[in-house]
Amino acid sequence: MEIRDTLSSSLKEIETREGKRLYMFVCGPTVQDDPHMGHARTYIFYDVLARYLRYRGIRLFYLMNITDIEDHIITKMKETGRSWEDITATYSSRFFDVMEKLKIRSVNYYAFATDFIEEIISQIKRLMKKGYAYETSDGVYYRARKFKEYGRLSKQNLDQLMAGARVEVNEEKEDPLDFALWKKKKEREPSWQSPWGEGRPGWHIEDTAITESIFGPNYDIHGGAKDLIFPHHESEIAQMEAISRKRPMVKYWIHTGHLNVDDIKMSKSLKNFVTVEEALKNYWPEAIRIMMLSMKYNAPVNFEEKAAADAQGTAERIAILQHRVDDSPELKTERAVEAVMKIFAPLESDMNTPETMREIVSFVKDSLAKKGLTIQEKGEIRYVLSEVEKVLGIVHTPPLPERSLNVLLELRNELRKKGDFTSADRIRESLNSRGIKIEDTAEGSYLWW
RNA sequence: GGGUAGGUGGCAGAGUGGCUAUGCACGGGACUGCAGAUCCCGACUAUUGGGGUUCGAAUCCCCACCUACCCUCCA
Repeated sequence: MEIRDTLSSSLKEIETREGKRLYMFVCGPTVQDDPHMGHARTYIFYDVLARYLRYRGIRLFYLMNITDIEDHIITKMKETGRSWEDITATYSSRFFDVMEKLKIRSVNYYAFATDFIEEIISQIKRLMKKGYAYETSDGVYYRARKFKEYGRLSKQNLDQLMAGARVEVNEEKEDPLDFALWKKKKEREPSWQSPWGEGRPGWHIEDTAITESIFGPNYDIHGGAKDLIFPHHESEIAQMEAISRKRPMVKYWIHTGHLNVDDIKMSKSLKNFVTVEEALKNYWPEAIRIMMLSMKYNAPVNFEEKAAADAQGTAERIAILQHRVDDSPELKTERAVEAVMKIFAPLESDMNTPETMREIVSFVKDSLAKKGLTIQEKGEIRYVLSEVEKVLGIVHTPPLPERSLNVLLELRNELRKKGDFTSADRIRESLNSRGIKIEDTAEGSYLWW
């Protein structure tokens, strides 16, 4: 399959290592606030990428870092008076909770930055030895211009870049472009021992220390959202390649587009942050996944009520189809396999999930239109939906209704037969208020949510 | 100022040289006690502007205009 690589800005065929192995690293969150829809957008895409690569038989190791020490966390400490441990424990557990709710379970290992302090220090030492780093009164910095490829990933001309309104307070730095590898401790900040005194790591070095420890100096896919290209990923390349001299650090750089809210960039200053928990109050996880997958991964996604409601409708239609066929065992026939291939084919060209969604919607529509499905047809549809679920995670399966609910449903049907619609409607309303929908069909009624 | 990605019907959004997606919204109908959901039929029928290449362009090339994002912490 082909994927667009940011560094070469061209499509590249994905090649695996020996034994069909592939190493992927994706930049995780800084655990200092509730996960928002931007996180959902990014991590849903990489989840589907990981699922699809594995579906194709690739033995993927998917690694994600968790930034648990960083300026924002310190700001949060000062604002709230809470301890570092308290903040990072709270928000990392919320992050994992949200990932689980969104059916993102493809990550093999979450690496917390502070578990890699030794490796970080080792990398900084090596950079100093090679002349890429220098110490000042407040930290250790990387000599960006010494690495001649700096700017290649983001296609930035370093001198033009300088024209931007770059506010630099630090007079000790040799060049405003230089970035921190180690920050020396200030009053009441969490800190670790190092050859440069107590302090904490810079942001960019966390990731290269983690990936070097787990994957070595070279690996295959590095993902993240677009805003990380500069300076974060640019600096990662500078660090790792300066240390190892083994190029390229990664073979495929993938960057996802942002999430806008009502066409406006989501930002703290505009107070238009939508958390995942808020969105989940109104929409199924499957609907959120569908919404994200309805646009190409590198384009911006707009989160607005209409788009979300559309996605919810699609998710419900898939769920209705699933309900119609779940009394038959899966049946893998040639016809079913062909249908699956048709659905996944667009993923081969740069993960064209919108096209795949279109194929699914059209498959679901055709299947719903068929009256009186045979056992075989049901089994085939079930097989297709199950494959779709494996890769995309968009088939909503309602939990089995409790006995008491079924009793209510039967009672309502009896009331309907008798013509007591007032009481029947009261039951429907009561169930609706609990988020449970009643589906009256020609073959009878059932509950779902 | 530099960079990246784009400009497709009322809206959202695919399609990379010929067969003009799909969804939502809209009109009519079926089913239903009703509502919702589902299904059927229908109408509208687009490719930012201007040049060029071609038998033929939304699709390739050039110019112009416009938009979003990045260059500052950010998924």
